Amino acid sequence: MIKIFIIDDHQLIIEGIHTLLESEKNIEWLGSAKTPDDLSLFLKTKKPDVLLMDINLPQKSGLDLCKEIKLKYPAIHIIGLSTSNQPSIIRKMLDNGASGYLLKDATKNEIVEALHTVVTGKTYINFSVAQALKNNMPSEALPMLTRREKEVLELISDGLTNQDIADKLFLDVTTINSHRKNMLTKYHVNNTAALVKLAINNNLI
Amino acid sequence: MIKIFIIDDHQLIIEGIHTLLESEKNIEWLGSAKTPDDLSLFLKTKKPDVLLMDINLPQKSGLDLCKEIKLKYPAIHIIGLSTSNQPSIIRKMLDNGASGYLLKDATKNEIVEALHTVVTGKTYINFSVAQALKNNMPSEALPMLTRREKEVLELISDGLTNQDIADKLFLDVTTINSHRKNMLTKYHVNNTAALVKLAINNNLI
DNA sequence: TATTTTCTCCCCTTTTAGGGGGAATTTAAT
DNA sequence: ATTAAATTCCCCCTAAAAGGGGAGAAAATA
Repeated sequence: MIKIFIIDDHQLIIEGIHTLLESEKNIEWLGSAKTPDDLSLFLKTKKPDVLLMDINLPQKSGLDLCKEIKLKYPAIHIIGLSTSNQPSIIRKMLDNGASGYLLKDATKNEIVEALHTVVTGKTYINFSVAQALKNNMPSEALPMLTRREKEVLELISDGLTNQDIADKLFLDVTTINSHRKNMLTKYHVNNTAALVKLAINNNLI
Repeated sequence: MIKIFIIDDHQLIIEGIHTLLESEKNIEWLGSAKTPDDLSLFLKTKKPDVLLMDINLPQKSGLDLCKEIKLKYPAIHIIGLSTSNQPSIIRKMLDNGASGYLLKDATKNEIVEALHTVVTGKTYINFSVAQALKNNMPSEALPMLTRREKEVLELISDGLTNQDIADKLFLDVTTINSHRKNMLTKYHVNNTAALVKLAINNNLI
């Protein structure tokens, strides 16, 4: 009996997967959570074998959450769920301890297969994810924003100047300018307008 | 018996909703499509009462698809499905003939209720969608970009400077600057970063 | 522990954008 | 035909960003 739990902010996905797996033998539905807090609360009392985790949670990055959970409960196998197949994120997710990755275009059979695979300690990624990873080994992968860079970029995209941001974060204006310049360099764009567009279109902010 | 059909590129959503509604009386599952072409093919032979439509299809905008379907088959009631509640898109969807709108955080009960509502000719939007629409009435009053402004703004968001754009469009650099400043004024933002963000988030470019 | 990344702050100069006006000509709409 | 809107170009000036460096401290990672 594989005990599974799911965290996803979309009720429809939760109920969908629930009913989808209801008919499956050897799979026990422990429940679901819509927020990281609900998940933490649940894990205090019960431990699933597999945790299905949407990585696009509004409250917290799935990457961070995955790392946290694996740190506290290494025995839990985590499978990432996502609509978009961004190779850089998938890689980070696996680096952070995830045992598998499923796109939401996965079929019921793929999910069941994934569940059975990861409980044996193996890693499962479905075909389209594997494709995405192959087609994107080193090159096209966008670098990640650091925590501070993301914070700064969000304020930039809100229209704040370097000085405004410096005041807000209690930092020197030269520091903000450094972050801005670093971001321009690492994404190979030559001004903030292009940076904001790139960041939004790639869900970096 | 309400005959329903669904178009969504995510297999998981399709199967989820399918199993979710399987137990429901008075609802007949006609099938599903993952592309607009598949949908068109299906509609040649059978007509559902309600069409659940993911508006974030990779091949075609849900907005356009909705308009097309309603033009060809006015009797079909369309319910938009989406993860994000962007008021501007929801409004356009309803303008294009959709009878309802559901976020993917909807519960099973909300879906069933929506189905029963739209077949009577009424419009159904769930609570969180309604909230989003309410909190965003003034945003509908967002001024439109003129043809030239849109052209300029797209080049701005690609990282071009005023001079670059002037060269590209065979205009004086002061002209580009005028357009830029006009846009900043009409959208009440104080720099291009904020302008680009606003434009992308409201599908102006 | 050792090493790398991130974060912080500093110098400098040039380029670009932003803020304040104004005004003529084309294009669309009433 | 008369508005109204859009497009084009011009002046002034200041503030801000971009581009080129460098460097020490803190934090994360191996």
